[in-house]
Amino acid sequence: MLRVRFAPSPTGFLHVGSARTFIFNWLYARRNRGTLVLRLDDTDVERNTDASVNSIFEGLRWLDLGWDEEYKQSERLALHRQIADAIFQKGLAYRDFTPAHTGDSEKSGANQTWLFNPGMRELSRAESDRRAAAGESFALRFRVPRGTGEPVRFNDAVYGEQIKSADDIEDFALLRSDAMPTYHLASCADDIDLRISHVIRGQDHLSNTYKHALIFEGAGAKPPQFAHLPLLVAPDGSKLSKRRHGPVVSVTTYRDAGFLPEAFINFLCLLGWSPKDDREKMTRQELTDAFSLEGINRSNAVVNFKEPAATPDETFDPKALWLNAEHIRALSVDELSARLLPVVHAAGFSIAPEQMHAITPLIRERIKLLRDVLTAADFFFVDQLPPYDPAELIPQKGDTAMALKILTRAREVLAQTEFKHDPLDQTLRAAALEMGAKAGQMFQPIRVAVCGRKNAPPLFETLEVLGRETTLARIELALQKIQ
RNA sequence: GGCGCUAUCGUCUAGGGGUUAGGACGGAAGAUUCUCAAUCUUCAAACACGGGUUCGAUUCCCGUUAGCGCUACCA
Repeated sequence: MLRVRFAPSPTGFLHVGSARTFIFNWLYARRNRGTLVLRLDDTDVERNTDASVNSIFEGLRWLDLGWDEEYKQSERLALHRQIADAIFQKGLAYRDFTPAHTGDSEKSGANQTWLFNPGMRELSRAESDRRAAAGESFALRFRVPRGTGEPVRFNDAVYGEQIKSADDIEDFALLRSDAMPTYHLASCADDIDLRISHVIRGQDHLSNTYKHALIFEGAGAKPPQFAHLPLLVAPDGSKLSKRRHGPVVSVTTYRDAGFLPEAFINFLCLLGWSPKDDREKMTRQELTDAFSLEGINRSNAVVNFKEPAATPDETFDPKALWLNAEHIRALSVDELSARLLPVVHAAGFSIAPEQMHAITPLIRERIKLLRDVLTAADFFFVDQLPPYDPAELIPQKGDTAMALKILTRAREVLAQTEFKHDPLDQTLRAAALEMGAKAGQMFQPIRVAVCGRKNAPPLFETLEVLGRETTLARIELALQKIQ
């Protein structure tokens, strides 16, 4: 039975790199009818926060992918200690009574690799037991084979066969002096206990995996299949971090900007993985069907946002924006309308579902993010148009007099025309012809009068949705402005 | 410093001993159109560098350089 896990540590919001790891695990589980375990790796009591736990769940819920089982590492400490003890009893670990380092002072100027603590490593078992019994606190360290030139190895589904001399691996800690397990121990102990068959995680753990191989072996367990994912990095190549890059790395930023979860998932999948057949826009189902560990590449992928962003859109990778637009266009009017409505309501406009439904086809091709509805369809939502420059009412190659004439005539004909696309089309074109104006010259003043700007959806559809009353009132106001 | 991983257009990537090195985003130009979008067409844009191996390397090997990761009683 295939079992994978996503194991975030709740020390910050859910960031895009973690989201991608989750998605890949989900895809792999679904593709192979396996089980996805969500495990909160919360053994770092100092740094864990409830806010972070909430943020992670919030992000995962938005992704709308789900999982099958859920655990908290902090509730499984007995298991971790039991496995640590088993390793210790086999003589594969030793007690280190050296007081814990405070801060990272030991790193300053240190160009010598710390590998182990000879005094403690050689301590006799009797002496070690005596000091422990006397209540002296200690960390438990793995006794990595020394001087034997023995290699530690594991196979990675992405990076291939990995081999390292044990002489280059330090005696890492299993238990801290407060008896709390370290990440390495807790993670492996839980992977063993939860019968995880495949560990799919970020490449920052690739070199840690040698330690994990040692723990699995020490615990007498068969190691899972590992698959490390290339890292997601900022345009300058640095690791994505909250401190340096701010909200651009948080999943909720994408949600709040109006990304569709399916588009966001699609985007993340294309970072470090390829279906190898030139497909870009893919549905959740298509991704599931196409996903395989073989398609994962080995080099880091840049999330191409601008830093700093000159426009709000520059916060996002252009490809993410394009994919979102693609997914938006793939939605039916019903679906898109339903997703747009809460965005409009959240902005404080009260608009009926039927109205939204009528507006949706007019903007579907003009928005990249759901929030763009607020700028693309603003004139549908307000009673009073915000102020605009009356000069905008003047058509191409025309003057004020022409604008005046056109709007006056439009007011006349629109008072009688049926407010449907075809009649509006015929009437306004006829009016243009009769005045010796080009169609475009006729339409622009009306468009500006009604929308408050030159760039807007097609005119007849817009008028149809707006209705006669509003249209005439706005033309009236435009006439006042221009005089 | 030590150990490790990586290196194809600006970005995401396909490819692989002989190719006009393909696609996508973004950019530029044009077509279409009532504006803006959308759509369509075209263009510019890459195998990090140096040695091998080979008839032939962007592809295989080694080195250099660069980037990244690990080197915590963080995860």
